[in-house]
Amino acid sequence: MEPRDFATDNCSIARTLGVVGEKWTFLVLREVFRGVRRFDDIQAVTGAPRQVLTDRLAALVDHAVLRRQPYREPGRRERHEYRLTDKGLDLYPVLLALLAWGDRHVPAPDGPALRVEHRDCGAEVALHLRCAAGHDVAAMREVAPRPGPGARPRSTHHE
Amino acid sequence: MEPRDFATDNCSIARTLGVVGEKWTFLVLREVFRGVRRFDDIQAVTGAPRQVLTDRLAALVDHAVLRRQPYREPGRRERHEYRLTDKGLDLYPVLLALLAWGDRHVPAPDGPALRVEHRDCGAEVALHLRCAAGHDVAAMREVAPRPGPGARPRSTHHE
DNA sequence: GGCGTGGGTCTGTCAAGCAGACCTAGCGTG
DNA sequence: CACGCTAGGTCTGCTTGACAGACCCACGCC
Repeated sequence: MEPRDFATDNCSIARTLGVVGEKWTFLVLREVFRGVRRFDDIQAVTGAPRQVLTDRLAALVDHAVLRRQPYREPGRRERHEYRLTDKGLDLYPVLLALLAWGDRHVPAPDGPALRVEHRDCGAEVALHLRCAAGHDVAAMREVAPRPGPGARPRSTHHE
Repeated sequence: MEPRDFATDNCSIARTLGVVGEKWTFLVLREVFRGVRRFDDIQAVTGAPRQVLTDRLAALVDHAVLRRQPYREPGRRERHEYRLTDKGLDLYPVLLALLAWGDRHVPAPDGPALRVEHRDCGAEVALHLRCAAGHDVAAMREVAPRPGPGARPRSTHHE
């Protein structure tokens, strides 16, 4: 079996995990989405070891999920902060999905620490499945996985 | 700062990652969702080291995401396979979110390997944001995070 | 010139990942 | 009965990564 660079195997999930699959990455992203953008703040709030944080941030910048944005507060030296790119912003559904699952299946004793609201009406926002024809998809039963154009056969099967 | 067991901190995302945040976990789940349920098959198809797979499966069973189901094919010894519990099935949106992001932002050269279709109409299924009042939420701009009942103050802020 | 600050790097330890060999219960075969 | 095959693991030893804690250093301020 070839080296199987788990990040580039023929599967979008695996490739995604190659970008955001490391242990602290999601926690870092969670903070950046919250507006925490500076190294020391992220470090303090996630508790990630500095070295690891350095690595993760560098990797995320490398993958264009974050970009380093120089800024300077008046009377201060130039600094930089980490901001989401469009590619990074598109990870929001992943975070929301993780959040929703956690709220539901590993709830905190005193209730969720975070509500995600619709800005206009204040109602809670959640993820839903819908097909391109506009039908709501209520249960997993209603969806079917099909091989796409890039599908390659896989040897192991049992059915 | 206390030990900060990253899995139990006051954040549903962190707690979720405590369950499914390990490197191979999502790949294992991907296979189980595809219907690959037996140790050796999962091992062959993900390429995960056996030891790691043993650990991950045990952890997932421990967290009630999977359950070990005994079965026996006629003339064969009793075996068991790994099946999703309801808790595990609820992870589907997470997988879909990862898949969608990968398809979009780290595409395979020859197109996605997997299409997820609505069983009835064949149209592609995707995740959408919607608020409890029924409004579609098109952009992240339209959502606002608010502290929930379990929110605890955090020291670090910059705004 | 000394100090505080942000954003790191260096070092040593210890846990985890990994490949590859080995093990074992039970069944069908001869 | 002895034999070998198979699923689902264990065991071993090496390499990699996580981690804590100390150190660093450029800059702007006083």
